Amino acid sequence: MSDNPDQPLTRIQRQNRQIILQGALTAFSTNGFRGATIDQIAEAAGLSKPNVFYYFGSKDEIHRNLLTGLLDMWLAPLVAINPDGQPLDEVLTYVRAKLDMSRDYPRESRLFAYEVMRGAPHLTEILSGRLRNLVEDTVTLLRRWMDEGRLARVEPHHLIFSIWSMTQHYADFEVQVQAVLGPGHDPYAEAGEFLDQMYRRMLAV
Amino acid sequence: MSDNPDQPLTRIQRQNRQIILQGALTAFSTNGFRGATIDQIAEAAGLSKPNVFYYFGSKDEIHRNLLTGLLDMWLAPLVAINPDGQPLDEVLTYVRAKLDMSRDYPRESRLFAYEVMRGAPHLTEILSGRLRNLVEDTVTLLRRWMDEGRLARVEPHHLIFSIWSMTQHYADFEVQVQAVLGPGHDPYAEAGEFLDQMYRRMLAV
DNA sequence: CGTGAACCTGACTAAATGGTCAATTATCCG
DNA sequence: CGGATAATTGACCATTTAGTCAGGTTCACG
Repeated sequence: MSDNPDQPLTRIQRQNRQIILQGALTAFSTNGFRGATIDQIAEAAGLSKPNVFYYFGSKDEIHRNLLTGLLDMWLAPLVAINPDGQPLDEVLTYVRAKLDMSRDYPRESRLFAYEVMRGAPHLTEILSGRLRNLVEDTVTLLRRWMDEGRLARVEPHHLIFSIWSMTQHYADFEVQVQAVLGPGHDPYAEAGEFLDQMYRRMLAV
Repeated sequence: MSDNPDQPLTRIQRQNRQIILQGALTAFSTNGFRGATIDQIAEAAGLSKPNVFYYFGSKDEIHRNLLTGLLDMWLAPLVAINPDGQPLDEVLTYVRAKLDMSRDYPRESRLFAYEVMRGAPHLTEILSGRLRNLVEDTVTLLRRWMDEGRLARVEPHHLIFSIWSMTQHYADFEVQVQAVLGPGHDPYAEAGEFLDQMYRRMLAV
């Protein structure tokens, strides 16, 4: 079945593939690729193990499917930066959107984190292809804004890295954040305020 | 041997334990705890597998040993903040030191990252104990400096998180940084400049 | 309703992996 | 030197785990 070229999927196929991917997302994002087992995935999906293999040919295929399938969603906020908007607003909106994604989709954040940390074997072409181009476009835009004096000057690549690292930190290192903050804190609310303040000071002209 | 109470270690014991821990650091930091195998560790250490077990009772024990053994080194820069120094200088020095650690000890950075991401089963007590206290002390100091008007006001916990996330990003997500920057960049040199600029603007009074 | 395709599963395999142990070799020290 | 202790290892075990397969069940649709 999984070696079907591109016949349209049946209702059950669409359904079960989705269910499996959801279970796999939970498993992979909790334990990493090697740490997650097909049994876990099957369990989380409520299907038998052979049935999982009926829909996906291998553990690897599930993983690749997840990564590429979620990439668009993950990069959407970057694409959404409006070249005709107010520079500072656009950056702050991007930061906000990225932080919201960490809050609302921590599993996805961790999935990507695990993959990049282990050397991104399933993402290398994308990292140095599509992602790199996307970043390059944004860098060009940011540099233009800086040239026009509408944004304080910093190295744009590293500005982007800073946004990625700080927002995803709250999802990927949640345990640490919780442990250090202790109870009675709303990490994402506080982080939102902090990041807003921080990027305003850094980028205001 | 590994169940010896606290007899002094022989020369060979000291040596081989060290060699094993180095091999394990490489293995764990590359593939995570579940992804690393004893065979890999033995191979990297140049010892036979049973011999590895002669020095450490289990894979878990090696891992725990590594984590706790490296913790002091990892937290040293935070401890080194001088309450009597110039506030901004102290923070910038801390940032610099943390960035240098990511550059010089990327394996250690990844080891901790993997551990925290999988829920820190071997670090929970430390995270909410010693680490938390250390952070709390630093937070108090930072707040005092802010009260005295010697540092711009931001939420100190999140200031610390920002330093952790941004510096460790360059070690943990090295593949992504390299892929996005492309050749002809010195990530750590650029990051040093960027972070200096960033924290100056954020914290200058 | 009937039939062929789609869907599902119990029982299995092969390989990987954490860990053990009896037996051998190296080292230390009186 | 010689015996005791430390260090080492080949061969092994039990479990886990990715993946298979023959055969059974359910579904879509004419």
